[in-house]
Amino acid sequence: MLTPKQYKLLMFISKTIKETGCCPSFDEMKNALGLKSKSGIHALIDALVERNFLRKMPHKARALEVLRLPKLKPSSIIAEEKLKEEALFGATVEIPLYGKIAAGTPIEAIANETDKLNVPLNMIRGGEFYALKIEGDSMIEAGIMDGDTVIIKRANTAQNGDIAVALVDDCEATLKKIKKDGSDILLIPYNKDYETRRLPAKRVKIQGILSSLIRTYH
Amino acid sequence: MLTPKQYKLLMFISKTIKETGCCPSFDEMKNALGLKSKSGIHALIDALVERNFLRKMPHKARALEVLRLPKLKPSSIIAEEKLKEEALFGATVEIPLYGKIAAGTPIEAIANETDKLNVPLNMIRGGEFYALKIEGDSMIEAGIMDGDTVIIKRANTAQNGDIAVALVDDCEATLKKIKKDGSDILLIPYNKDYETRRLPAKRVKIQGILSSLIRTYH
DNA sequence: ATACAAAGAACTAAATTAGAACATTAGATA
DNA sequence: TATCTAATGTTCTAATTTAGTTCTTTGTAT
Repeated sequence: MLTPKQYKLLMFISKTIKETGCCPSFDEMKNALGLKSKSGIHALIDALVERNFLRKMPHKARALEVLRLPKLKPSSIIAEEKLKEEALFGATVEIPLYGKIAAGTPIEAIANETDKLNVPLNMIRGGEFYALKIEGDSMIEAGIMDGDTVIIKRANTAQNGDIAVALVDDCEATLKKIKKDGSDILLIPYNKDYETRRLPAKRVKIQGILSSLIRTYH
Repeated sequence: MLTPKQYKLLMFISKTIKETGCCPSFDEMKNALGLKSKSGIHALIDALVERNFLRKMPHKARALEVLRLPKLKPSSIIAEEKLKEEALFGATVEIPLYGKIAAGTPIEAIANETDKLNVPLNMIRGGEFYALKIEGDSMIEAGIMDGDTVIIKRANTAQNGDIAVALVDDCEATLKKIKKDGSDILLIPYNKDYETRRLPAKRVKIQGILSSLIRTYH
């Protein structure tokens, strides 16, 4: 079969012919492979001719013909197999654990992939998920305690009543019950000691919906 | 029939070509089989050529072609794959989900294996575990809500302050904070509306300690 | 001991890259 | 038709990297 360079060149030739109807010149191939001299292209083409992937007419310009291509497994199938393999693992799936929420920094800013959390696959079906550590007690009456790990489904919008991660003024992330009120959004804590905040919708970005919760004792 | 090594190598070559379009080099094959020297690869390839599974262009780089694949796997390969599969599943472990707790029946009595719960291995290390559904709100101030799933580590005794599954009079199972007081045991709810129960130790059997909690929204 | 798989080293060959010179072709021009 | 020219393909040399081959040694199991 082929060396990586040979493969790359063959694919470039095939693709160019398909797209433009015209065979690329040696210089174009040279540039496509990032080379500074076209003598190498000649060698590669000879190798491809020898292996019966190309036919050429000597001394004719742009006169290459692709005889065959290596039969690749369709990338969709490769992806599927990879998924299946993961599904085996996958009884659990790794999701990013972005750190603590309730004060300070927006989630994207913390998104430097601190930790990973393994969660059962069935907890995170149908969407993109991430995890956060809860800090503080503003949701304590919803059974969300300081130190709990919550699993958040990434989303840009929330329904009334959802508990969601809200980013205020692009700088403060918080987990609260969401309620829309006209052009305002209410961020409702689950703790009598805290007050509901009313903010213009434009100052609030939803970053995800509370999907599940994991707590570990001891 | 091929030897396990030959089979593995042939499959690796075939897979690589199908996925990348390029033939692997001796070094890559060496690594794929976990060998430290590529001289062995040479022998394996010769054997595969001799058996008409491969064709090669001598002294050419990455110039192998798969002619056919064996219909039968060596049995040692089959055994190996089975082991691997089991190990992968093992990332999660199934534990029994015994049903609801807070009222009524002792856990052993319900132990007719209703459901199974998949949990990540790391949540249940070092012991025997089972899961329960929480019914009622007697632990609500501990963040344990109606409908939550708790994972219990099987145990016969509890430390003061542990939240544990207690079986009273061999008939009523409940999840409460445990405190020993002389020959009595206190079952302390986390809800002001409920009262602490004081029972002689002999009427209470500990069935496990709260280990973690999982809650799913929506 | 014998056989064999694996490791390691030494050696050879091929692939890749670059640079420059040279050859061929197809069209344009005189 | 002959010539010129621009575009393109071909060769050669040479250095470097990568890859294949072969042989010797080592360890292990029969």
